[in-house]
Amino acid sequence: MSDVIPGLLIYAKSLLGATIQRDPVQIRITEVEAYAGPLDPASHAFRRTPRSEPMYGPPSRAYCYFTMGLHWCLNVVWGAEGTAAGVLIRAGEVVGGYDVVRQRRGDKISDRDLARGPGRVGACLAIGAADIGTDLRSVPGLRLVGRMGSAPAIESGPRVGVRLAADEQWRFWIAGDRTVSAYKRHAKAPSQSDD
DNA sequence: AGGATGATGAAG
DNA sequence: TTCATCATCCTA
Repeated sequence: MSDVIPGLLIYAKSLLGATIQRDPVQIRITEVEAYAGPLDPASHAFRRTPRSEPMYGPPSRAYCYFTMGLHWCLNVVWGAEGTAAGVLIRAGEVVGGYDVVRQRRGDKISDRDLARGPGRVGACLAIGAADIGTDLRSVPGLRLVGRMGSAPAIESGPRVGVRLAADEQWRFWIAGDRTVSAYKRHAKAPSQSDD
């Protein structure tokens, strides 16, 4: 049962260098985080609720959620139906549709920061409630396109801003990429050597 | 029914 | 470091 975790982590890493796109915007994924559903207290799907229901559905669908009254974030559901695991797209590099992204984000934000952070990824792609449950393999609309070419060098570390399971090294990024977001530990996360 | 709280981002 | 801002979930 707990065999899901190795597979999930491999999948999460495989997403680095892939692109998530909605014509004409294309984002090359540079940073992801894995969430292991009922096995993972940090996952929205730790409990099955109406919000987390899409995570319990089939893989390769979008799980999108609204947070802090402002931001939409995008996950790719992974694993057989009922597994409820997924990968959060945390950051990327805008490689297509630059003008449309600029139109959405204004001119104050730097190129580097355009999709640096999960809320910004959502803003670039205009993610919203309508995208929840979308099949990311279908050609029209929001779409995930696998990486071409060789695998990038990958680094890993703890996930950003989670209070529970704060020490799991389930965040992955492309080594040295400048669009990777900064690490911030949740203020209330128990310290690593806390009893 | 009501309150606490975010898988955040931007400003100061 | 503070705060905007609100859907969701927990508690009662």
